[in-house]
Amino acid sequence: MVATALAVPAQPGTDRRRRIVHAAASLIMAQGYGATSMDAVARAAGVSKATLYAHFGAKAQLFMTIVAEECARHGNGAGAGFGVAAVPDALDAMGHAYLTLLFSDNAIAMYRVVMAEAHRFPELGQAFFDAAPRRIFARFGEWARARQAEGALDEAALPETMAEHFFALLRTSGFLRRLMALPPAPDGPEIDAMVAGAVHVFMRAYATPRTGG
Amino acid sequence: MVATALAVPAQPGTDRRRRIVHAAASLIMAQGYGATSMDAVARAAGVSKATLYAHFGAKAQLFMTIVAEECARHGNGAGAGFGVAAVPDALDAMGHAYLTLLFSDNAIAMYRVVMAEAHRFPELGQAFFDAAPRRIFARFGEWARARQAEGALDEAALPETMAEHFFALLRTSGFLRRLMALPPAPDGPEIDAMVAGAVHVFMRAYATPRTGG
DNA sequence: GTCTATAGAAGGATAGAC
DNA sequence: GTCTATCCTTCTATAGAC
Repeated sequence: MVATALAVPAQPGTDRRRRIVHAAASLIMAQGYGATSMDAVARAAGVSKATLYAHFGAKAQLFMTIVAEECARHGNGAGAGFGVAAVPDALDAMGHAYLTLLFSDNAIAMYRVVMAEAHRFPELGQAFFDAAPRRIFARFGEWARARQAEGALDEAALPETMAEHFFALLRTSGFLRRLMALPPAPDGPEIDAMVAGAVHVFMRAYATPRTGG
Repeated sequence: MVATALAVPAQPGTDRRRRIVHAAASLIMAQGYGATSMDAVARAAGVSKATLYAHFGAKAQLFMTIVAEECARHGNGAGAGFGVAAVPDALDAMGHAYLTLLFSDNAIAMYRVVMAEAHRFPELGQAFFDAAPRRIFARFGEWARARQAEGALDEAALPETMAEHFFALLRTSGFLRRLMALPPAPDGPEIDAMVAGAVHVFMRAYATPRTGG
């Protein structure tokens, strides 16, 4: 997934560090934190255990690093659909972007791991929530506020509430099923239907007669 | 929580078995499956480890027993609000029942544990999903179908879709925050607001002019 | 059925050489 | 910075006495 080759060799340790993080991320997202041994990480990264500890000091610190890096990647993927003009089209684009991200193997694995370890690493849940869902909700809230100013969305509603409801409508039981590892994972047509349903309900609840689309 | 005293003493081993299950459930829901040792379970239950293995054979089997018993308890708490006549009042009652259950410490702990271990115990996720969310959705679907027949809910919509949307609207980010152990846990007034918002959106999407309330 | 004691394996972390 | 080899702890599961 992540490129390990660089034009410039840089510090020899930098490449090793990346290999460690990548290997540890794969293992922890696949097996969970507790089930992943530092032995296994060292083996998968092709380094010795002592090197692991030279870089990260402890298993918990390596774990926190991984979550922080994944959070940064997910937070960046939150910006699709905001340029579309018509309200239903924009909702459709944002819904697809959100569900595609949310149902990805990486995102589901992150949710699972963070939920499982949140109370053993208290700052972890907050960091993940602020980096991923909260950022997406905030951007939607700004978008909704602008549409309210145009008269396209009900001005009596709070943008934050509309954001909550839109994304909640997308997290149907398909999200629960995915978190519980129940097959089948939602495919393209099913995601289309989920998005269409959410947009339909949202429009009925919050669109005005002047709404475009 | 669970009564341990019975009028009839029954077999002496039955009481020990209950003590074991109760102790193991508390520990596993508090710390997770991997972090709970059989030593700790034995200590908390006041029995020896050998007794544990005499009853359950292996840690995994004890775990499956606990999940099955919790599922049964949660499935039974799914029937509130169906007797109320007016549609918005019924939705309000069902919403409160659902969120009160969903935000309880036991339910959150169960979601967390099942999600964390679902891919190591494949039948676990299915059992939990069928016993808890699926049963609740099905009952709501029946209720919605009856209201459609009365002309109180849009007959163009599928009852299953309405169930998905109603409960999804209740699982706002408060549910995510709770799963990630982020304080504060939603209190009474906040739950009232969540339910009111969900009912409002649902009514706008699916109510007909003939809807009572 | 229940206990004490222990086997056997695995994991996190470190010492010391290079 | 990196490796090999190892210590110490903790875990699951069992053997054998009562």
